[in-house]
Order: sequence, then structure tokens, then C-alpha cells
Amino acid sequence: MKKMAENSAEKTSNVELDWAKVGEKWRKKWSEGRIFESETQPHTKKYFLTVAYPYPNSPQHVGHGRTYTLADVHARYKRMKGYNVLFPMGFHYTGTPIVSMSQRIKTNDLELIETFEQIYKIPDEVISSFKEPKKIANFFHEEIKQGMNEMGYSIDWRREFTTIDTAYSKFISWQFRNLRKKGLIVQGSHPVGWCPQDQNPVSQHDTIGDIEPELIEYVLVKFKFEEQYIIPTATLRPETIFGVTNLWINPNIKYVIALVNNEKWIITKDAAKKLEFLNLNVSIISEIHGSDLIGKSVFDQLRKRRIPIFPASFVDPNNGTGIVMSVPAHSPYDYQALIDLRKDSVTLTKYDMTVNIVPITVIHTDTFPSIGLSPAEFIVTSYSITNQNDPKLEEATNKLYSDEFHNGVLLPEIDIIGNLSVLKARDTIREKIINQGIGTTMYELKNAVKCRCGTSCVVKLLTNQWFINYGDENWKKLAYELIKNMEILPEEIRQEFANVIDWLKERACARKSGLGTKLPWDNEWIIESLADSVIYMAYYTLSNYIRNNIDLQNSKDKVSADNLSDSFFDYVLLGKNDRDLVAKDSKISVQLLDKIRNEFLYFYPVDSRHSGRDLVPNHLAFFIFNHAAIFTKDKWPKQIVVNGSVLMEGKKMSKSFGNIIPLRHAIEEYGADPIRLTMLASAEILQDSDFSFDLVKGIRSKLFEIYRAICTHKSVFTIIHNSTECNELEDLWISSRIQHIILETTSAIEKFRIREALHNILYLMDNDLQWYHKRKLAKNKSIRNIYLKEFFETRIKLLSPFAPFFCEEVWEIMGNHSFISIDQWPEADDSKIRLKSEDNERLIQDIILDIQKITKVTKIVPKRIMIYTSSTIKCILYKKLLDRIQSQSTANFGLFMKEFVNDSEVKDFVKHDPDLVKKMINDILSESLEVRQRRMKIDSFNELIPLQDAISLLISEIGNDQLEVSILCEDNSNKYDPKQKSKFARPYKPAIYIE
RNA sequence: GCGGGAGUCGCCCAGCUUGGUCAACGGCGUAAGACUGAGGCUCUUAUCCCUUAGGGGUUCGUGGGUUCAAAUCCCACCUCCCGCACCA
Repeated sequence: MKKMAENSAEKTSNVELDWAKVGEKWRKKWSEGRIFESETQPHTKKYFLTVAYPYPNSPQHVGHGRTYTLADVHARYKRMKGYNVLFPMGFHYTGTPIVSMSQRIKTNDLELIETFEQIYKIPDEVISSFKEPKKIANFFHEEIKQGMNEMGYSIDWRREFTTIDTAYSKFISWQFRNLRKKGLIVQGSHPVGWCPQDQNPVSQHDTIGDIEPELIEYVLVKFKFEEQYIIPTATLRPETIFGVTNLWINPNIKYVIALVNNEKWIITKDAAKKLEFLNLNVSIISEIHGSDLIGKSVFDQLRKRRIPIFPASFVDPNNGTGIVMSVPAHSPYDYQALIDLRKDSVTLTKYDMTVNIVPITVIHTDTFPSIGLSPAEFIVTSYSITNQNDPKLEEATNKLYSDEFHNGVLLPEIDIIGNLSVLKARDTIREKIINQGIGTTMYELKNAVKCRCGTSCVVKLLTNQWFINYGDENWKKLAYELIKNMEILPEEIRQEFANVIDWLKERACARKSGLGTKLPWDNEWIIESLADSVIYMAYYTLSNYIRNNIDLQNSKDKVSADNLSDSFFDYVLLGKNDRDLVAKDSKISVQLLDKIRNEFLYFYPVDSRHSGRDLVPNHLAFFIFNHAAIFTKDKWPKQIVVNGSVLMEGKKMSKSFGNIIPLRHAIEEYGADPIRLTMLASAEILQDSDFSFDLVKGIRSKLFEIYRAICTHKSVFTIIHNSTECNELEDLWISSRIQHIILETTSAIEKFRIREALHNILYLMDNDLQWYHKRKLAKNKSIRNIYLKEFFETRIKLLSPFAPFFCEEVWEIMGNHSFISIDQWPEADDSKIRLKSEDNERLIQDIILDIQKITKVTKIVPKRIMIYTSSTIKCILYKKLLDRIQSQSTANFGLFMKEFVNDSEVKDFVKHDPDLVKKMINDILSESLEVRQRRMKIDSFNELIPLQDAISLLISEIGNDQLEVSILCEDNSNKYDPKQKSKFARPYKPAIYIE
């Protein structure tokens, strides 16, 4: 009678779930309970995991959430596994973008202001405060922190810091002095894209239209002009130098004569300026008009001969030196220009010239004829080009250049570089002419790039640039050793790490602007953001003991930032120096110093570092290198977990698509848990996951469904286990299933197969519950029992790292008064795993499916169903087959037959019905390895038992009250079997007769 | 150019390491039905083709090969994506 009443309650129950309220409620409780704060607990095993801290120049959007959520799930899982988990967070203020953003606010940049107003919904008065860089950082810092809390991240906030805190700067100074002592910091020069106005390097973020400045290196070939002058021409193809026939000069522009490193160069004014930025000593002496040079000749120093100067309007004063060397055999432009000039009698008369040029072929390629026409002539002809303004010239040039680059070989008769491939010849001749002083190099921007301030960018050769020398061979060896002993998840990405370590060379580590720590030995430089973020995980272990400028109260038991010195860090992080001296130096007690040192020793090394895939070639690689250099091997990180990025509704997130959704907006609208699950469930870890709000809604309603089920079955959770519980087939089965789910889900999480884990919890568990429900219902029994309780408790615990708010709430509804967040992770109970149970229920499911198939095809409305289980001999044969397949890992039918015709036990049967043997082999093969092993272990499986047990279910599933079901063994000689169906019975596949 | 990936049944995405569990998980979408005052949510069923006895046929970028057996292993080809530095 109890059952009836409860069943009706299910329908009418009207449950509600307010995601926002639930979020707020548990955030408060967690914070009051201080359950995510962790300290040294010598007798508990620790787990220290970190994620790359955020750069606070914008709010977090949905795409940022994936890595942090994954790390949080990891932290929560380990916590439930009994570890003392440390999951801290900091904020990376270092770098230039925030500074340049504030510049843009100062200059009233509308694009940026609109982004702030419309996408991020920031009030105007706040935006105007952004003229000060730190205000920007502070604002987004708080914004991001709020978002992290709203997402439910289980962070120990007491250890929070920013990278421009005094104490942090002291730590970074220590790091750098340390690296320098080890000889890993070097100085050198380096070309960069540069804004002459801002006096700063420019990168993609700093340019109008976000264009990445691309650098190219020209070779300048110096031609002598009238003894005292040099005319340098810029080329990307110095290997064609032996094919030069003339120079091109633009007659319509002015050139200058400039003293360049004590030589008198004739170049354009633009070129003179560019050379200055490349640190050449340039002073302009006078001007000279292009037309004044036409018709004269220069001396080719390499080949010791004179070549003429011809006019060409295509010569761009902005490009190179504004003077071009002409190689008509290999440049379609040069060739066509010569043709055109030859026809232009006006010009020829004007300068009193004749064009008497024969193109000189220097490179051979199979694509072009080796005799007769030069390659350029050939291609110009085959493209039917008629003049130098023909757009097809560009195409022809690309084709020729590309062919010659890949397949070209210098002709044997060419001096110095004969018979060399184009690539080799290029390097060889470059070296040669530079060494002889008849050539040099010049960097230039490949594309016209403008800084956000509006100024055209140039290439600047930075001198005295500081580098971290990741090219150091011994250091590389240590880095290899580190990753060799580190777990990398997923394993597929390991190769990529090895490659990166291999490629890395010197890397600039300081800039002249931006926020950050000054280079300790050279105050003009500020340590760059990818250099001050590589060992800070160690800093978390002591940051809560440092009294910072932001935290003046609560200063007991803390060390003042001002008193931090290298000796302090040497002692705490490396165990060097005398304890008493260091304590005295740092003006703290020995006890406090010990405490700090012990906390470092307790928590370090990092057990797991989480990051997005994009950080593999930079941050994560540097993280590895720097740990290898600074820390002893026992403090090297143990694991890296890398995840893919997030697409929004199938598209890359970008401002131009307008699909950047701030995380906090999404939480407000859908609740944190559905968003967390969506990020994690839509793809396995290394794939890009496709975030969509349809999916969020789907998952949210899935959670709600669970919630509703738990609310309606609330009374179940007060059941106390007692011996009167029923132990029917389906009870043993569901209990066994629960253990399996625990095992499988736990192992999936350990391997970071998060999608799979969620799949189990959210969907597969539902199937089990449904089946259990069906079975009980058919027997007219209630599912409200101890098994249902166990089922839901397990499910909620498994789900709790993923959907923490939801699970806390449900946990409470279940009548618990503790936090599920710090409860125990479910352990599978081996004694509850029952192999036969799984086969029982499988058999019942299969028989229903088979009957349904038959009725569907035959369109019979069954009145009577006969089910025949296999004869004993078939079961014996099945065992034998299973045994052979498992032990020999072959399924060759012929082989088995040969063996069985000599086996007295089964030979008669096998000879009589070989076809059935074949079918049985296929039956076995179509089972999973797991099932096969299970069946090997079961010694006698009586199919009659589960089938009898399920008669009520068969009747309700087939849906006919008048139905009569009989179950008989094939061996039974008195059975009713009018169509002789029983002989088709196979083990785990009974024969069926329907009428 | 160098390096790293990816192509699966409308879409997204599992499976490939260790060949048979695979007509191939799951979600979304679509269709029908149940529930509802009507919707939404939820539930059931279907979703490559054929089939009056639980079956058969053709599929996993393309073309070959190995094998009793290939989405999975080998070879070739086609297409697409990402990173290459002073930038977080």
C-alpha cells in the first residue's frame, strides 16, 4: 500500500531548482567552512596543482573556462580521494598590453571603448579610470576572480598575489640572478618590428588591424659608382647575382647621397631612415635626382665589369634601397621591363641610350628549357604577357621563383656557386659577398604595418638585448630528462614537447616598457611576461606568509616584502645558507622561517600543471626548462595536462564574429554547473570542444531530471540497511552495476577521459536505472529500496567534482549535513560484483529484442511464446570454443572443425551441424573481451533461471495480457515444438517459437 | 619551408594504441506517440538500404595491400586545421 501512494506522488510533485540561489548558497558555505584552504599536514599526502594564472586585460570568457574548470575538477577529485589538495591562483600583471590599452583609452580609441561598453558592459566612469594601467589590471583582476568563484573553483585564495607585488618582484629578481649565475642569460642583438613614435617593439596586438609584422632579410649588393660612391641594391635572391645585366632606378624620384659607415651610398631617403634603425651610422650629405643617374653605369665588383643603369617606374622608393638589380633571365618583371624599354624610343632618345642586353641564365630547372629561351622569357611568353603592367606578371614571378627555389640548380659554369642547389647557393654567395665587403644585409618589414598610434612601423635592430639561452645544449639535456620522467596527459602530445625543446634558441627575456620586474642588474629593462611566469608555482607555497603592500593587517607571523632577499629564497627554495642568519636577515623568527621552508618542502614539487594547448611551445616549455635549471630533481614537476580550445557554436571565438561570451553572463543565465559540464562533455581533452547553448540547455535539463528524481524519492535516503532487503536477480544486478560504474568512471578520470566519465554518470547510469525500474515494475514491486539509495548516492558523489553546486544541494536534500566536496570518493566493493548477474540481465534484454524483431518482421500478434534453451552438448561445445578463441586468439573455423571431429565428446554434434558451430564462433566474436572473460569464469550458467524470472517482464514488454510464455530446455523430450525451432538454440541465444 | 595534427552514418563527437566487442557510443537535430488547457520540459519509439522468424546488403576522405577477419595495421594520394618566437 505504501508503494501505491508514493507512485502517485511522483507525478504531482512540483520541484524547482534555482541555479543562482544554489550557487550563492554554497559559495557562502564553502567560504565560511574554509574547506579549500590548505596547509602543511605532515601525515596527509598532498596534491599540488596549478593552472596558468590569467592576464587581467579583459573579463574571462567562456573559452577561458575550460582549462580552469578541468583543473578544478582535478582538484576536487583528488580532494575526495583523500589528498590534502592545494589549488591556488595568482594574477599576471606583467607585460605591455595593459599599458598600451591605457594609452588607447587616453587617446580615446573608439574601437576599444566600444568593446568595453558593448561586449563587457563596463560603466563609463570605470572606463575613464583606465587611463591608469593598474586600474585596468585591478578591475579585471576582481572581475575574473568573481567569475572563478561563481564557477565554483575550489581555490585557496589566501595565497593570491599579482606579479607586480614587491615580494613577487624580489622572487623574480632571485630567479634571474640565479639563471645568470648559471650562465644562461646572454646579451646580443635582435631585429624587431618597431614603432618609432612609441619607441617600442610592436607585435600583432599593437598594430592597426592586428597585423603581425613580418620581417624579411635582404642581401644588399654594393655596386661601385664613379669610384667614390656605392649603389646598394636589395635582393632576396643573391644567387642570381651572376645574371645581373643592369640596374633599375626610378627617374621620377629623388635619391640622397648619404655617408653610411664611412661609405658614400646612393639610396632613397626612406632607405636612409631604415638603415638608421638598423644601427648604421647614417648622415645625409646631399640629394640627387633619379634621372641624373640614368644612362650611366656602375661597376659590378664581383664580376669586375660595368653594367648600365636603366630607368624604371616600377621601382618603389619604400622598398629596399630604392634601387634594384636586374636579372632578366630569372625575373619576369625585369625581362618585361627591358622589352618595354627597348620599344620606348622617347625614353631611349631622352637619355641617349641603347638597350643591348642579353639575359644571362644562371639556374637550371627541369620545368624550363635548358637551351634557347631564358626561364623568364619562357614564362612571360607562355603567360602571353605583353607589358610590365600586366597583372599576370605577379603570378608568373611566383611560379618561377617557387620552381627555382625548390628544384633549381646553378649552372656548372657559374663561378663559386656552380652546381649548387638554389638554397645552398643563396647562403654561400651571401656569406661570400659579405666577407668580401661587397655586400651586407638589411632587415625590412614584408608588409606595411602601422602601430595603433598611427605611425608606420620599421625594423629596429635592438642591441644589448637580454636573452635566456634555451639553446644551451646542457640545459636542453636536463629538459629532456625532466620530461622523460614526467607524466604528460594526453600522452599523444609528448612528441610535441620534445620537438619544442629541440627548436628553442635564445629567447628575449626583457623589454623596455610594460609592467613587471626590473632586470636586477640593468634597470632599464623589464623582465618579460613569459620569463617571469615559469617557476612561480613555488611562490604559492610561501605567498601566504608574506606581508604584502596590499595586506597590512593580519601581519602576525608574516615576513615583510621589504625584508626579502636572495638568501631568503635560497634557503626556503633551495635549502642553502645558514638558518639563523637568514632568519635574522629577513627579520623573522626561526620558527616562522622553518614553517615556510617546511611548507615548501611539503607541497613542492608541482603534481600537476594544467594549461591550454597553445602554451606548449612557449610557457610550458619554459616552465620545464626553468625548473630543470633552478630546482633539484626531486622538485621537478610531475605531470602536465594539456587541453584543447573552445569553439563557440562551431566557430572560432573572435571579436569579429561577435561570439565572445563573458563567462559571468553565461553563469548568470544558465548556472555554473551546466556550463562546467558542457565545457567538459563535448569533446575529449585534446580536441577542440564545441560549446553551444543548446548543449548547455540539454545538460541543464538532464541535471534537473536527476534533481527531480531525487526529490521524488527523498524518503529512500532515510532507509537504513537491514537484512530484510530483497535479493532478487535484478537487485544483485543493479548492485553489481554500481560497482562497475565506480570502477570505470574512476579509471576514466585518472586518464583524464573526462567526456567518458561524464558519459557514464549522466547517460549510462540512466540506462541501468531504467532497466532496474522496468524489472521491478513488471514484478509489481517498488524500486524504493537500499539499492536505489546506493545508486543515487554513488551517482551524486561521482558527479560532484564536475557539478559541485548541484551536488552539494542534492546531498543536502538526501539528508546529509556535511559537504560532499570533502566527502569520500566511492570505492567499488568487489564482493558486490556478480558476474552471473550481468549475463542474466543481458540474456533477458536479448530475448526481448529478438522477440520484438520477429514480431516486427512477421507482424504476428503473439498469443503464445515458446523459448528453448540450448542442450547440454551445445553448452559444452560453447565452452570449448570460448576457451580456444581466448587462448589461441584465432577464430579460424576450419582449424576448430579439424580439432573437434577428433574430440569424442562433441564430434557427433559437430559433424551433424557444422553451421551452428560457425554461428557460435561468431556469437563469441561479437562479444566484448570483457564479456568473454566473464563467461570463461562462470562455470555453469543456467539460462532457465533468469528467463523464468523475467516472464512478467516479457509479458509487459510484448504488451499483451493474454500472452502465454513457456521456457523449456532443448533436451526436454516432451516439449511442444511444432516447427522444430528448438534445434536453433545456441548458448546465450535461446530459440524462439511464436504463434 | 620546418614541425604537429585531423578527415566516421544530417551536425557535433567516441572508437583506431592492443584487428573480431562495429551498421559503428553519446549528444544535438528530425519524425511519430505519451504527458499537458496549449506550449516548454519530460518520457517512449524510430532515424543507411532491403527483409512476413530473430536475417541480409552497402558504409568510416580516395585508391591499393596484409589477414579467416580492417574504421582500426601497411603503402600511396587528396583535402583541411594549428604553431614557427620577443607576444600574452
